[in-house]
Amino acid sequence: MTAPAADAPRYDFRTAEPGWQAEWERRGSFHVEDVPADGRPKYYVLEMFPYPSGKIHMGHVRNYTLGDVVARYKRARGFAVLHPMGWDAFGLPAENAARERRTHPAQWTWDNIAAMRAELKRMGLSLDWAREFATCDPAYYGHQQKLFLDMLAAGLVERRESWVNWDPVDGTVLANEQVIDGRGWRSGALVEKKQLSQWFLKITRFAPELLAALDGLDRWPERVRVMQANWIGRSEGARLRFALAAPTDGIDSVEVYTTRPDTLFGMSFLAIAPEHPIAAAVAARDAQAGAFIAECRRMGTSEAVIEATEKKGYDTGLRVRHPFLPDATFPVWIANFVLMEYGTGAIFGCPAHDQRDLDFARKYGLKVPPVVLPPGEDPAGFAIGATAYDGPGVMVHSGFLDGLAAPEAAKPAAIAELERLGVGEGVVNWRLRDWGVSRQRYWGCPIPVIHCEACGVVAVPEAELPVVLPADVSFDRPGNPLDHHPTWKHVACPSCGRPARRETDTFDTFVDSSWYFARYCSPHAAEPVTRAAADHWMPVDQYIGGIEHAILHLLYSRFFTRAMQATGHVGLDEPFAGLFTQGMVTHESYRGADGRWLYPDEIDKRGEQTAVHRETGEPVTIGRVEAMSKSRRNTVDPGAIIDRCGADTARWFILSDNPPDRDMEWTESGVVGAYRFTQRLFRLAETVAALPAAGSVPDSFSPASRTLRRATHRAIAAVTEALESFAFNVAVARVYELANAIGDAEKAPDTDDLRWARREAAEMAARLVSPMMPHLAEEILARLRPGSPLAVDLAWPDSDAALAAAETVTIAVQVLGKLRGTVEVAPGAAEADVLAAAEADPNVARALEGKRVVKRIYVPNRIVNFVVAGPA
RNA sequence: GCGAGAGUGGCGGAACGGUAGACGCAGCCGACUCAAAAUCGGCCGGCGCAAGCCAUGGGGGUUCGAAUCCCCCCUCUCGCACCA
Repeated sequence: MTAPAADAPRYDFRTAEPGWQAEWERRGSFHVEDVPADGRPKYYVLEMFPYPSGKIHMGHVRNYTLGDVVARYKRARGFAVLHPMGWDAFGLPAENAARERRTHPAQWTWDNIAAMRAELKRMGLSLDWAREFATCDPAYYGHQQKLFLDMLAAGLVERRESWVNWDPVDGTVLANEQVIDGRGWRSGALVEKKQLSQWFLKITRFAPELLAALDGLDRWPERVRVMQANWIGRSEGARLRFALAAPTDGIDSVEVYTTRPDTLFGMSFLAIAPEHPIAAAVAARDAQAGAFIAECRRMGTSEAVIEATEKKGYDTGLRVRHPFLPDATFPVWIANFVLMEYGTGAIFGCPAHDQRDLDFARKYGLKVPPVVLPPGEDPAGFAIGATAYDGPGVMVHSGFLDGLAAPEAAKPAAIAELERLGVGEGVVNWRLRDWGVSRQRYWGCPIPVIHCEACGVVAVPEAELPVVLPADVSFDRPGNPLDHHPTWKHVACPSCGRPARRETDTFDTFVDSSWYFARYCSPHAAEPVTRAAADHWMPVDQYIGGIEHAILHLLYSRFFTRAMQATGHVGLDEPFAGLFTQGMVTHESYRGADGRWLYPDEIDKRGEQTAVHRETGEPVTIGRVEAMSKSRRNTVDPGAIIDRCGADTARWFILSDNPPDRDMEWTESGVVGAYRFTQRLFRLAETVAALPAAGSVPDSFSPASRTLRRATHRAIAAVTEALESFAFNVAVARVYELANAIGDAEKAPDTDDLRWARREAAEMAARLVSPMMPHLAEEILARLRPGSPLAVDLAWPDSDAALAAAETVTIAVQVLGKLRGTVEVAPGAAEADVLAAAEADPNVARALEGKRVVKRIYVPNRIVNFVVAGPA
């Protein structure tokens, strides 16, 4: 794009934007107290804080623009708005940079923060920068260590030997939630299974209320609540014990969890997870079993996904007795599709009514006895083919269950019988697992415990917090530098004083982001949160961020808030009253003649469909519109856009393009259009400002003036409504309409009353755009009303309903629901008059000719509909 | 497979059950200009000379009236998924 021409009088954003930013800062316009004394109601606006990668990207621009519109609008509506910003500053990229570039993670991180802060400030966001913090600062993470110790004391933390997901590339453990399709969510490496001693936060203790409280989050997107409910995964079933026909290695029974105890008579086999203790016992004397288990472990969780249908098993030779059929026994298999982490790590296989069990049974030639008869099926002829039947039906071949409806009547009956026999009981099971937070990394918050040979695990005394990361570390070898450090981990046991060892694991960085929103309430406090500040500001009234955090971050934060409530740090359980999830920013992708990806600024577009390389002139293939990513080089640098067009243009385009919860496409023409509008609005206002100043309110207004005032007051009402409902693209459209009306008024004869109306319109236009284009709004207002308060300090304007009301309304006239004409009438005109006018319309009259009107529908100020029948 | 959401001009999208396509982008015509940019004016769903007809993924239904409500189907997006 060419630089804007320099002649015509123009809005000079290059001067105006930094100027207003400095003025807001000088006035402390966006500062609020931890515990405010003024009586304004509070409103807490928060956007998900960024990872300091070094540069802001368009996703940030969209996120922070959306939040800023809300913050500025609420502020104008009289709220004291808390709108903070900080840095999610721990994490692996800093260590990767250290290894690759020989910089220190701290240096790299703080440099990135400085660069990104400068970029964010250029956006003109209404942030209280006095509240800024970074999670890698001991002043932050020391308090996190305190929260952990309090949770430890409250029994919300546990150290456990457990199977973990090991990411061999990152050299670290991943939470189950961080394994995506069997690969590490960050490195993409195939995840292996490994046993380690780990710290766990007991999120499962809150599973019931984390699920139940979702109902109360009525300002959250429905789909996020559904995703969380599925993740928590409550199921009702039974736990029961199968006795081994012949006890082995001191084990005499296998415990199974099932959601379908009603299908127990359809049992064909029992299957256990490869990690199950019985599997280990069998493997100890059966090399083949051991080989099969090893194969499963190598496959990890990933192979199962790659070969979704490939179910494999190994017959242990063991057999179990059926609880309801004392004479029958069933084989025990080790199966690769049974998960040790879910339920009890063992299932009973009912192939007729479970597809996975059926696939397994068919592969190994096991029996498939049906026990649930689908409605309308003949009991004699019913058999299972390639598809298991998991629908409702009537129990058959099931002893005491025969004739009962499955599952609703049969399930409780089966559970009652299990309980009567003392071999099982009804239970509620959860999919959610405890949150493993240990990471074998340097650049994270140290876990504040000490391991002593004599005393075991000892908490670091509070007086010694924070446990600070050592600065002198080397990244010459793989693994955790804290572990390699010559002195750091060697300490005296706080309990007995003998030599002991510091925990060298650090926290999952999701811990850092699970309470930062609370810290913002009192970011400089000597305790994690000042109760009075948190009581005042929490919960976050409007949280805004990407849908990619729908489960992990939001669920952890909900858990952490409950844990902080349990330990007395806050007085509430839900951190985010309102949640808005924005869509991604996308862009066309381009490939050169050699097939390599090209950045948008390396090409020149020639029309919609064609483009050439800017330097070589070679043809460029225009690819799909996709999420901006470095690998596809379809990114646009926000800094460059702000340099060229200004922050207001970038903000305006982002808001105008489409509804904010959908993916938006970043286009050059869209940016240019937005830039043009900043100039147009400025010019319209300048024209008004150049007119002689208007005096007091005129006694009467001409039709042209009334038309303009109507547009003004309708715009106020419409923009207000749109902003309230996150319909920012609609708010933008209403501003365009007002601008068009102001432009129309320039053509009308210049009268005193019209000048007054034009000033009113231009001033309101500036105030209506001020949440969206705050710099331009200030600039216009300062020119229209020198010496007036800043736009940022003005209350949101009210629409005068009388002025907004129409002088005439257009009523659509339908005959049998088809539009045949329109009539202009006064608002609230009498029904008889309107109907008469409608029938008088020539077009309508023609449509009614020769017909009998059987009904006349009249909706005041809206529509008339004549229902006619046959000839008169 | 389960769950959620979405299908409207060339594009992004508007639309309390009441004139479908607001507003913008792109495009076309014109004015201004030596010329261009910028700006301003006009046109802009399809068919039709017109009257009008057809149009909100497809098919039914409710209603005086349906993009909107109900049922069935198709497509797409997102999430979840050996979860027993």
